[in-house]
Amino acid sequence: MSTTQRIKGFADMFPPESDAFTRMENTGREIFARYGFVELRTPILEFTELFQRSIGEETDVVQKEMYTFPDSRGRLMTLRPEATAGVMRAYAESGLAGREGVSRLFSCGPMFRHERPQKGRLRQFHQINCECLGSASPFADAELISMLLHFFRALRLSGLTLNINSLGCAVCRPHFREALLRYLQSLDPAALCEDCSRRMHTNPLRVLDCKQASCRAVVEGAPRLLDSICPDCAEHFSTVQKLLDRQGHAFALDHRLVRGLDYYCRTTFEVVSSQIGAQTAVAGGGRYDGLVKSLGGPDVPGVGFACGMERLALLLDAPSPAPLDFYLVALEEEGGLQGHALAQTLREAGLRGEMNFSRASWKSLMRQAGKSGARYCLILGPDETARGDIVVKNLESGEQNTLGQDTVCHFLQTGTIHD
RNA sequence: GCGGAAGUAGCUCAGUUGGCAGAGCACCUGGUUGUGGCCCAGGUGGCCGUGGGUUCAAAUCCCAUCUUUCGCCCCA
Repeated sequence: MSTTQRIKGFADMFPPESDAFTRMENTGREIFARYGFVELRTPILEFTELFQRSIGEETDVVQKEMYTFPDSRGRLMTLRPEATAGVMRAYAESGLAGREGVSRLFSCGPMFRHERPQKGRLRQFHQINCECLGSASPFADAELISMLLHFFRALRLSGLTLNINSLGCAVCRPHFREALLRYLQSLDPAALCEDCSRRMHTNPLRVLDCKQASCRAVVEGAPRLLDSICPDCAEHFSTVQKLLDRQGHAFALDHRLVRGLDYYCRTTFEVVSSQIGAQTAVAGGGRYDGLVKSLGGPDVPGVGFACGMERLALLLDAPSPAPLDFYLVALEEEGGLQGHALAQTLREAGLRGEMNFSRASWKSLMRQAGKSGARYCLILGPDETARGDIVVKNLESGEQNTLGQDTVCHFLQTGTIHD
């Protein structure tokens, strides 16, 4: 195996995918700013302990998916598997958490999870994250979800479905968990699939999410979260739904929607697409009221989402790149000298263009010009350089004119010869 | 971590009783002394993923390995 090759699950990104990423980031920045979000950039590397404490020791992410290794002093470091923990850490550490008010934070960048790659899943992948900290109000939940849908609309995406659920809080969830466990244990042990028999003990809520037909049948008869959450949680969830309704957002209640990270409580949601392979979730998030406190910060509530950029990119139509304004064909030494200076002048005037570096034949250079997709070919041969002229050829129509070099810029900008 | 499929030219892929390495597209040159696209003619380009094995002979059969890909688990 060559050492000069990509690491498995780590991708190089060329256009159009790299263009799609730029577009997602720019669109996100613009939309989120309308809601008062500011950009936060946090480090990619954090102490392992941060993720263990925030995501949860028992989760798959922490148990088997993190890139963890010791630094030179033997402290365990981890490449972040998700963004929220780092954002919380920065929030608490900066002192923002101690101040009054609500903080709305947007961030994006690479995350790392050591999993088997497949469609829509890489070991280095990218997320756009938004976190709204400092408010326990259902208005915060609804605003965040509305903003996410706004973002998707701005990217002209369709065919997406919003699912929501409530997981209850620290008070009512344990009761539900026990009720569910009692129900599962009362069943014939063969009723559940192998995974769920195991999950029943590690994280019984995940059984609700199993895709196996047998388990789904079992789940139909199981107690439901929404029937057992406490009045405060029910009120909160009801308000979130009311707010989404008033804005005309369609959503589906999904009582099986259980997120895999321990810190979620109350509202959870995800946006799914059926067009991106087996991994259907494009974005997911929820409320995580105890998280900052569990990291040693003040008791500040929060709600946030993560949006998978690779998965989003699968849904974006490839934007056709803007064509070059000119391709300059320079012949012989003097053509190269004059052309180099002219091309620079044109670019500084805002035009986009390339020129040939090599001294090839006419035919070859004209072919280069044609392939470049430029609107105009500018030709500087011996005849033109001697007179200070330049040939301007419209590559689409084939029409061409000879102009003075000092008028080309105006022509390319306006399409007319006279000023 | 577990399972299926696949690795042959820059790209998409043909290539079985085991017998000289192929096509289309792309690229280069010419047909046209200084004019691209269409057309015509010619040309460059391959350790057939890698390492072993079987054989007179392996792209082809066997083993291992790496990579990609689609799923499972889980997540964005």
